Amino acid sequence: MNSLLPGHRASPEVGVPRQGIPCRTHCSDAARCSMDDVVRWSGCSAAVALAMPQGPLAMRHLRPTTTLVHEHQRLDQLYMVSSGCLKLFTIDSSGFEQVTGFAMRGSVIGLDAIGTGCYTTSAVALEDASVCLLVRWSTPREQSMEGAFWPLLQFAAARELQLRTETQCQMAPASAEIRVVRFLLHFGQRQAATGYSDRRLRLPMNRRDIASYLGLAHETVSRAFTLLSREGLLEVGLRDVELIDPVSLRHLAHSTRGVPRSSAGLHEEARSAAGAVPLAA
Amino acid sequence: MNSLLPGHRASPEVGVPRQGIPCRTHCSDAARCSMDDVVRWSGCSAAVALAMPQGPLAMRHLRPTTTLVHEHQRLDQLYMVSSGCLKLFTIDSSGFEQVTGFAMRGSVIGLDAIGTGCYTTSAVALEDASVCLLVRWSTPREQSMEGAFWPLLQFAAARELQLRTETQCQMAPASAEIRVVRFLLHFGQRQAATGYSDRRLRLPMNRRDIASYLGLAHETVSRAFTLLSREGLLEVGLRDVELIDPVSLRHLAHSTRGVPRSSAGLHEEARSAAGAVPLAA
DNA sequence: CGAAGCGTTGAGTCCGCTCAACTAGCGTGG
DNA sequence: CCACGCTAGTTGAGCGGACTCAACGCTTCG
Repeated sequence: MNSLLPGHRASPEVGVPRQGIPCRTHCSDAARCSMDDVVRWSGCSAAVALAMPQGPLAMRHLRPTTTLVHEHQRLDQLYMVSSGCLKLFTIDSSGFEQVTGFAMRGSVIGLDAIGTGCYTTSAVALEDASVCLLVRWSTPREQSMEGAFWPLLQFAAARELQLRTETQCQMAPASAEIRVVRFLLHFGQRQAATGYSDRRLRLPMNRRDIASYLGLAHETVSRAFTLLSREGLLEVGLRDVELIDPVSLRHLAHSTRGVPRSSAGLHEEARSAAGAVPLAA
Repeated sequence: MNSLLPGHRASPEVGVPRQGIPCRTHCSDAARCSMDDVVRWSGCSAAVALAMPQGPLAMRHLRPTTTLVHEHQRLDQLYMVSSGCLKLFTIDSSGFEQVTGFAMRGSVIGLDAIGTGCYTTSAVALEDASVCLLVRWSTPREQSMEGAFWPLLQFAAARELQLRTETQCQMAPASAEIRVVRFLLHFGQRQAATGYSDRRLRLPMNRRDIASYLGLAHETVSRAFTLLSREGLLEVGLRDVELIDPVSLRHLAHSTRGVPRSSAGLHEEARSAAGAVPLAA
């Protein structure tokens, strides 16, 4: 049951990575990255790349469990993830960790710190990862130089805000299985955006991280996995998940809260708008 | 029990506002706003105001239930709220409304649309409100003119991201009463930032909106209100809440999930950091 | 080998949702 | 004028799902 899925692209790397192994196969294509890469990964229009300073960016490679930035630390750099996956989290006043997201290729780390000047979330690598140094923020005199970065940063911030809204919408009112399904589908989309399969997922985080992110107990996440596996919708390994029946999964992810019995709680205008405009999957 | 709190600043306006009444007392100080106001409300440093175009900004007044922007609508304007409160929400695929936030003075509406070019949340006024038109986004040729706005927008986006992180942290793993308490404290802070009392809150949204925002049933929110009222921590009116015992409330908001029994789930480094740096209340 | 962490599974409890009924305020229209 | 409908808010009864606690297998690491 827990056997690794054969043919998975990342299968030779499955399992807890060792600190000693230098780099992983899928890191090789991100050993260096240019400004064009950054703009492309961000999803921004290529036009903004023209105004940006060219040349390769400084890179930083991260071993698993390496902390890139600390919560409450002074903002000095903005990073963009070029490979691997990082866990974003905060420590609440009672000492517990709350996972707030997972950063993958194209995610900018440090955007939330622009306001206060301090990072508000810690970022730690879940696997071998590499980030490129987008902007050095320490010296105010360079702020003029950064002018070309504004569109890119603003775009990244907008995308991040959109992601948060989506997260907020999908997590608040759903059962545990549905949250897990949505998480998997969404994570598959993001993984697909970096060139991997969107059906054979490699989960670099453990169950506890998923549970914290979804606001569930880790036992509940585990139970949801086995339940969905028994239903024939998933095939679950320790660090791999294959989406056996994506159609049913998507249907499950959309059908929540039972059926809307009446129009209570619906805005007529909003409802008509929702009916007219096809929702992005 | 449901009597209005005497002496509340907004008490003469309590109840469902009528469409016919022209403007409310607390709107008068925001009939017009300058770029200095905008920069100040945003919390940005005053230095950026110097580079901005001066002169009064175009304003738009909103009656209750007026929709400022529609989800999926083409981005054409960025607004900043100058008075009143707007509800931000999306309609999910099953037609239900999910409240994603409440915009008050200083909130920029439309930031999340910069990426895709379409608003991702609808914004509707919960009371008489006024917004100023920050940037017209429709014509790309003006993008150069908007250069001075970048720092302001980036700052606002960062603050919004921070707010979302906070929301995400505080909502995921807590009981209903604690969520309500946190919501009230946070809302009081934001209300205090606009010049009102942080102990006598006026809630422009109804219970259902709060419930949707917190991911609860509206009956549960109602029960939490009465419970906290019976405990002597709150005094609850229909649209008013007075925080009788802020100290206990804050204590309640912080003490969640019981006590951390062991160091399970704790990062030592992060824990020490959390211990060293005083958390923002 | 023992210790520690991850993942899974089971048993029991409790919190929050669902459904329902009731009150109060407001607007409409006979 | 009052009846009526609608919405918001509150309260109760019952149930189900998720958490808590516990135990166990497995792997990794010192």
